[in-house]
Amino acid sequence: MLTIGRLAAHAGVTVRAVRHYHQRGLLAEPERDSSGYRRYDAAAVVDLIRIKTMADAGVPLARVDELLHAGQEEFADAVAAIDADLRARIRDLTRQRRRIAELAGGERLFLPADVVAVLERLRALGVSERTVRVERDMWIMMAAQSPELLPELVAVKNASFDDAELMRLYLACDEAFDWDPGDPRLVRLAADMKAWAARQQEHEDVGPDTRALLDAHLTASSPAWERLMSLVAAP
Amino acid sequence: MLTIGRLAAHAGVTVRAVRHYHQRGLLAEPERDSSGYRRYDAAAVVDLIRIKTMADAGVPLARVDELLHAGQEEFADAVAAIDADLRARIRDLTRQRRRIAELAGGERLFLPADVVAVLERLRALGVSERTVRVERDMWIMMAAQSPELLPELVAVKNASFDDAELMRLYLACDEAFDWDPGDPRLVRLAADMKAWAARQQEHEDVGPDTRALLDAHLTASSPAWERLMSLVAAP
DNA sequence: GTGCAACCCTGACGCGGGGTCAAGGTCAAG
DNA sequence: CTTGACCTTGACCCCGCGTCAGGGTTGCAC
Repeated sequence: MLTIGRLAAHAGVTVRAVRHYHQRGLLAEPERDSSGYRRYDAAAVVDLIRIKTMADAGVPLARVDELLHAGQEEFADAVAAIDADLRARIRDLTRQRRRIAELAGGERLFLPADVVAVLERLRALGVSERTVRVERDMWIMMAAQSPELLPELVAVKNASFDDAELMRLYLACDEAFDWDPGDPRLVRLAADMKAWAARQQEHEDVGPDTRALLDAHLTASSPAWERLMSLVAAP
Repeated sequence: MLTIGRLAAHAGVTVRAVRHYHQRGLLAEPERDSSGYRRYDAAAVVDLIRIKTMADAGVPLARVDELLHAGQEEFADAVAAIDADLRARIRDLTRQRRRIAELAGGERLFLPADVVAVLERLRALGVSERTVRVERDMWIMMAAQSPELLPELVAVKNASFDDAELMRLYLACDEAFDWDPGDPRLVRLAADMKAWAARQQEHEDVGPDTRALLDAHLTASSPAWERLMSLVAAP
């Protein structure tokens, strides 16, 4: 007769696991001796080994019992299902590995390389780090909301670097970041921006939802910018 | 200003997840409006997307915060550690897939093919299914306790099929299974077994622990066998 | 006899990443 | 005024055990 510890040792599992299997109904509760200890016979070792073998093979405990008493065909079906599940989990983990590799390569910016390049061009232009961060945040939002549009947006942005007037406006906005919202220079800047916008043909890339989000972010970044946005939006 | 639902939608996560991130301290709790609703700004969207990106890449939530504020080097180290963990988990799952494939191939016997073949030989010899099952259980125990000895044990067993006297004894034991323990034929059988054993050289293959377990199993299978064992063990 | 280590018992919490009620308060539209 | 879609907190659930906590038992040495 075996105690639970010796049973567990024979099967290569922990005592806690044996009790867990009892609780799940996988392994029958044996007789108790006078002091309440469980007493096992050799057949229990075999039962336990079979359970352990299943568990080690990735069979969910909930299905172990069913499988132990299944016929050939059900058994094969169940095994196929479990294997499919294991494959799916491996696939998920593999995807995660790809993602984390991208993260590591993305220089902690959580952005694809071409967007990082855009931000570099802005820095090279003389834009302040503060504004670059706001721009980065907007790219993060755009990437999350319309990843399929991202390449196009990057292309448009890169093309915009050749628009000297736009670049002048961009740098002016950068400087305007911490002006007083009542500063009269904002009115002129807004007028210049409206004039520039009037010469552009419309290309509504991101959805209105995303647009609102981006605007909200700009607005919240600086009181001067908030004023600027309202001036530009006014008729 | 965004409600929690709209924030979650913008980042592509569930409302429950956002609240969970608050609870874990990953995402700062925002202001509440007059009725207690959380009110988010666009910056929260960026924060949330960064968290989600990490989580999707398999970063444990407990390390997300640390990583968001880590420097280049720590970041790289942490990413390497996480990737190693992902690889380990993939390896474990792959091992499970191999194991379950073996299970499926093993005809639900949880035993390697050569042992299955031994059992087949016994059946062919005319041994009852009942006894084959006892034998199978003993192989399961031996396989679990000393897997490294298994090939040798199988070889010895296969060789034993050529020992005509042993086979006669084996079949006699099979028949004796449900004799009355007081049956006088058991005494003769035990004597024959002792005589056979005396002619054999010792080869103590499995450990004494396993030996005791196997004996216990035989003893528990049939009262007649229990008697037989005690007769053989007696001086 | 007594001390001590090594067992055994039940019960309960913890992990990770949230899902899923429950029981109510709030808001916008018709 | 109602309806349905939101929001709030709180609590339990999943899986496969690990790990206490707070006891009782056994066996061996002194």
